[in-house]
Amino acid sequence: MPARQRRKAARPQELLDAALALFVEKGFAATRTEEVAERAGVSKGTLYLYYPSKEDLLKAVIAQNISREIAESMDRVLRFEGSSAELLRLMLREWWANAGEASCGGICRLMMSEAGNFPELASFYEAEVIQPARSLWRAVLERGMARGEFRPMPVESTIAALMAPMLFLVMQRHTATSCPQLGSPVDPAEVVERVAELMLDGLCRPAAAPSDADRRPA
Amino acid sequence: MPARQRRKAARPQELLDAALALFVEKGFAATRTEEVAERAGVSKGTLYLYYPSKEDLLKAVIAQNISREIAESMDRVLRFEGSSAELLRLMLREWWANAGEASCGGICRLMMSEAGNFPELASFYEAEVIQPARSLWRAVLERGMARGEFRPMPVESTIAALMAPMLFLVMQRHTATSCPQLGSPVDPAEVVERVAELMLDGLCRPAAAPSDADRRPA
Amino acid sequence: MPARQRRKAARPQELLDAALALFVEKGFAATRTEEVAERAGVSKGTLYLYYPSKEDLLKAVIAQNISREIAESMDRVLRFEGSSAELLRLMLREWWANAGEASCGGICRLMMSEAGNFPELASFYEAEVIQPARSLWRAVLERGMARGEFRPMPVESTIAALMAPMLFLVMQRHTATSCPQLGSPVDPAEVVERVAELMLDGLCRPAAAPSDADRRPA
Amino acid sequence: MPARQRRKAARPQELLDAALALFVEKGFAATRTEEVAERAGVSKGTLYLYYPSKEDLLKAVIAQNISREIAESMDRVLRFEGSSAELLRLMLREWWANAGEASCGGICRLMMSEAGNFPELASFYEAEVIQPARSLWRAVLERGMARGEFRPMPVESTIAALMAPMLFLVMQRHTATSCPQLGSPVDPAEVVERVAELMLDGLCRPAAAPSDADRRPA
DNA sequence: AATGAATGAGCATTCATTCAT
DNA sequence: AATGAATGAATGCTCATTCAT
Repeated sequence: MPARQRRKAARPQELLDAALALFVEKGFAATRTEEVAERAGVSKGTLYLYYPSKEDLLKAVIAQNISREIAESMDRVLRFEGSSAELLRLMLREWWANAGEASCGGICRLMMSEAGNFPELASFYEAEVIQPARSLWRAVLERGMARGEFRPMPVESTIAALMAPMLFLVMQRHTATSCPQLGSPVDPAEVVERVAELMLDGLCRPAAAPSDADRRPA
Repeated sequence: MPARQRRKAARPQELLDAALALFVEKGFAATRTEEVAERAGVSKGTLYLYYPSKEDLLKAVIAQNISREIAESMDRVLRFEGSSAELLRLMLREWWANAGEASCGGICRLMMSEAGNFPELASFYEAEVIQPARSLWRAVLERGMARGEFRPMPVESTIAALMAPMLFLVMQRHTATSCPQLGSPVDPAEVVERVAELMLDGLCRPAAAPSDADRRPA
Repeated sequence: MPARQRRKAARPQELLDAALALFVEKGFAATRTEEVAERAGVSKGTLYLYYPSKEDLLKAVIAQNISREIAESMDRVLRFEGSSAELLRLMLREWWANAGEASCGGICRLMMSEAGNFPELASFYEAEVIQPARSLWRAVLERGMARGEFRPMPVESTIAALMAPMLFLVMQRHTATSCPQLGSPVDPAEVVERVAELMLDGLCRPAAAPSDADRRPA
Repeated sequence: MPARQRRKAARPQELLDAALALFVEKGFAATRTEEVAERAGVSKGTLYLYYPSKEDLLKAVIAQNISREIAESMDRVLRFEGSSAELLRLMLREWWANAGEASCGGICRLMMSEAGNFPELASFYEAEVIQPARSLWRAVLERGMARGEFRPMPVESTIAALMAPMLFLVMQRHTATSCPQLGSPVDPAEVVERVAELMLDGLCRPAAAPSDADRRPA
């Protein structure tokens, strides 16, 4: 494969990466297409060869990063074999490690900001990301209840209660990149642990005696 | 007082209200100053009679809707006399009722989106909103520990764990206005209750036996 | 006459003075009507009570300062009784002292800059200022020739040769007010003397011998 | 070289020409950037591809038309070999032919009008135009004195006395383009000759007979 | 007569998008 | 495929002018 071909094949991805970074850093409106092209090492015109408009570029950015990171990283979780408390703790950590560390936080923030202007995108996001994520959490909670590890609970509101802090942390992390003042004063990974700890207390059966064993495993 | 004067006195507020609504609905960049003026029932020029630039308008919007709502609505909480668990539950509800129902969610979203482009604004927000809010939560947690109601805990990360879901819900609520797809499938008020329930389990001392009393007040 | 009346009577002049100062200092386009009003101690609206537009204000400014200063100050000159050389030297000094020291330089600059945009004004200026001034110089030159003091000469081009440096100095002086860099490095009054000296040499008959009398009057 | 490239290479000059013509004709403030672009045969946006702002455009206009014309056209003069009187007469004619016929008059008028609003520009002009021009005249006067052709004289004020009429004529010429009323009633070239004639009488040693020695004692 | 709040046409500037090369 | 010069619609902001009080 000649170099030219290799370059060409890589172009769309390079453009998406550049766009993701800039959209997340400066917001959609404040990012100029020329900047995106420049960062991807091509000219302005080339960008339009691959994506017909700035809005379409945003759609592609979201579409790609959505399916890839979230769904895939969560998949592993389902093959888990330990206690449901452990599983849930793992999920929270995974979420942070994958969604948080990578671009997903920026995507969330983008969606939060731009969804109103791109309803079509919002629907896509809802179907491709929100729904799958909710299903995943639902599976975990139901597994916990089925195995008698979790108390009976209102599932949907619990899902929301679990996702909310994680989504916020993940957004905050990416805001902090371009605006340190708004970052968390404590390490977000610690906050994730704290959320897990607090939530699990409420989720788990009081357990005969001091079930703290699985609540705070060394 | 002549009608002219009455109009003039009301103008700044009318403009702020219009700006708040539009900034929150469409984002800062996507809102045209002319729209703001139109919505306030004045002409483009009049807007500039009161606020020297679009950015200053944003600052004024934030300054007004922030310090007021948060600080004041939280104030009530401090005079509370019941158990710390009840106090915390009250705070969560208050936050939702005040910050959530009103404009604050939109402001949060705005800050999340625009902070990177307006560092000065971000600092202002951090000092005027984030810090006070954190102090308030800190006071509650310390009250709970001092009275032996809450277990010892890492305070700062707990604050973050409590604020995160609330901030997300509040942002989500306002996103949902312009984009129903991204709204919560369950009533956010219920999610607040669920967060309270789950968190309190983790915060409170196991309590002799059935501490369920304050966990699920009829 | 009540105070109110007195104020009212003085208004037009106060406005003209303020306008002259600002037009001359900043140029016509760069001067805002509000500034003029403010400087005159009235409100913006009041200005329009007296002058229907900014352009009309400029016309009034020019019209007033034109007739007043130039014509009148030159008038004195005609009653002069000494030698024509002395008369011409006096005229140059008068011009500088009156036109130069006062506002006339600014008016010249204004006309030079704005004439193209206000042809009507230019005609007025030509008729009211340029023509009379030229007539005055013509009278002096002809007096000098008639009395045998000046050599025969092409009158019109001599007039232009005399007026040109004076007009430039007078404009320069007013430019220097707002822009010291463009001022003359030597005292303009000295330059006027030097112009007089040089020109008179060319104007006067070689005069057998003692023409020095009127060239350097004690 | 492809046509596109040829166009691009020519653009800056085309834009400067258009800007010069319009600024000179209508003044800086009264000229719209769109007009400049239109006159250069491009769109509004293209102008900003080459010059980042209207003010920068003005700077470029001045920078280009100034140093070039003045310095270069005057250069020829220095290689002159005849009498100093002839040299001075030549300079005056050159000035008129070059500075006068070309754009310089308009630039002078522009500077006179706008200098106050662009101090930085004024300094540039002073250093690049005024100073060099003065140096040139100084060189001529000193040559004349050194060769015994000119009488001893106060050099600086003489320079000013020589430049003043020339600058005025040159400005007037360009005013006349857009406003014939203010033009000179006699051909400016004739006025230049007359200025030369008058001034030279004052500059040159009386030569032949009449003992001027006592007329201007050192 | 005087005010100053309100207006809106006008203009500099930006930037997504196009297209000749 | 790739470029980057060119475009022009869009928008923030200004300021001469109006008019209700």
